[in-house]
Amino acid sequence: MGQEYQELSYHSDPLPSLPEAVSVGGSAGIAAQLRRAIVEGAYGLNERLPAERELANLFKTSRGTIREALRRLQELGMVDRQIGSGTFVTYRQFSEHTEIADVTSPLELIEVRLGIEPQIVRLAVANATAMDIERMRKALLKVEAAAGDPETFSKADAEFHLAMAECTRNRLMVWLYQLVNETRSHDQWAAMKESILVPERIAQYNAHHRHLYNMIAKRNLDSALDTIYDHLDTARNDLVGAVRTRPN
Amino acid sequence: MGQEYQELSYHSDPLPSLPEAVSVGGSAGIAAQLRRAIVEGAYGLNERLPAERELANLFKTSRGTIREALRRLQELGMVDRQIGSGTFVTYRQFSEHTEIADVTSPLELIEVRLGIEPQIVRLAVANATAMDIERMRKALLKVEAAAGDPETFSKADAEFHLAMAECTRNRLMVWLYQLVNETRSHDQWAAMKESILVPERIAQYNAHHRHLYNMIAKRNLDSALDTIYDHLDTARNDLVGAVRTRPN
DNA sequence: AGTATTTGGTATTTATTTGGTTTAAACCAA
DNA sequence: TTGGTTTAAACCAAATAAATACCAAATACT
Repeated sequence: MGQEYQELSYHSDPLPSLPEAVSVGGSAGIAAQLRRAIVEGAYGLNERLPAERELANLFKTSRGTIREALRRLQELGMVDRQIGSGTFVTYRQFSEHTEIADVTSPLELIEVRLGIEPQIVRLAVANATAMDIERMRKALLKVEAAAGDPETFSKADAEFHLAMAECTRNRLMVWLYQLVNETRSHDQWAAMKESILVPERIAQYNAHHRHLYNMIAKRNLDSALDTIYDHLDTARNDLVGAVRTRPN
Repeated sequence: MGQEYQELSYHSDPLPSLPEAVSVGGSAGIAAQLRRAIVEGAYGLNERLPAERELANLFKTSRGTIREALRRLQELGMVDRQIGSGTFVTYRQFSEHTEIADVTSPLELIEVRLGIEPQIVRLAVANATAMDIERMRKALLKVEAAAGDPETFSKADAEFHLAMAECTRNRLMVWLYQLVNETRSHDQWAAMKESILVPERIAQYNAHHRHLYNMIAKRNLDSALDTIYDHLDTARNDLVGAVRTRPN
């Protein structure tokens, strides 16, 4: 039972090797073809493969053989299967590994935000129009309404900060902050969200948000700056706490 | 439907597999189509999508399926929905940095640098390694050697500031600063260089550079911060002077 | 100001799709 | 024989899709 896996996993990485040498019949051959189709990008990440019965027709074989082939792909960690839904690709192309978000640590992100966001506050206080303030208010209501769920709160929080960035009326600043936000929303942080975003912490963040909105609307630069520094310091301390293995 | 693939069965040696074209189907496929339409600009920011019942007719499917597809788009943060009003696009299209450079004014650029570079100085003082300092020293010598020609000085100046960014040991910061630098080197500023970068101004900038290098090497944060603010203030004032139509 | 329409939100029921499992029969190579 | 593989058929459980009705918020119209 183990022999066929060696054949698959050994020459696995980039090249299709030569499957014909092994008399490409049966489930092993079908598994090899499907694997090759996936690594070559015929089926992208999270895309659905044809249903088992469909594949059986396509390959002119029985469903049992298809199932055996898919079982091997599943053991290789290339696909995930869900009853009633289908078989989905979990294999990541190598090119998708090189994103900045993947090599950015939470502390690095906070360091960058500590540079950009206070400046955003300064420019927002100086340049925000009534329309900008109104957009910010809507974003504030949205993030406050999302206080119950860490996931939606996280998205709404990003939108609020982006609305604040738009108050600067500086397109380069908005563009840069969008890039920061993209890094921020990368799924690398998913696990951390759960442990950090407890209700009381969300409440504290939202108090910061509301005060930021009020101070920008009132053009109170000093108080707004105090708040954004407080906000980011809190976030930084939370991150350090979240990665700490032992309490102090 | 499977008939066409008969001769492509798995016996054939040369890449027989053509099981493609299943990605579309059900709510997942509809979500993918709508997502593509949005990112390709068919529906712009804040624009309204057709109503659910309309989409159900268009896609020849049930409203429930449409809702499921829209729910996925909402989870991706691409769309926002309001009762009685409709579904609206919240996805912001990224323009390439070449385009961003075209719509960025010199003052906007300085405003962004005023946020980022002081933070770079703080992190550089804290994190720079001996190797980083050495790279910075070489960049300093290069920019000082280029004092004679505004064009080469401008390039060497950008390299010096990038070397400083690399002292932060923060990859996200370096990446962002590279993007800022690209905006900076856009030929939009070519005309301005000639009028601003007179020899005495270059000398002043280089004095800033040398002092920045020394203070970072000596880990003197306060003096380094004073210098970078001085540096950027000088640049801002030069820009305002350059775009001023009448002398004061 | 009040009414009617449109729109997204919710719920329910039924049908279809899809992977998971079992059983039985046939075939092949060691 | 023995063990392994393939084919075939039937059924199960979970997820999705479809059809329908009704609600609530926002908007348009009178």
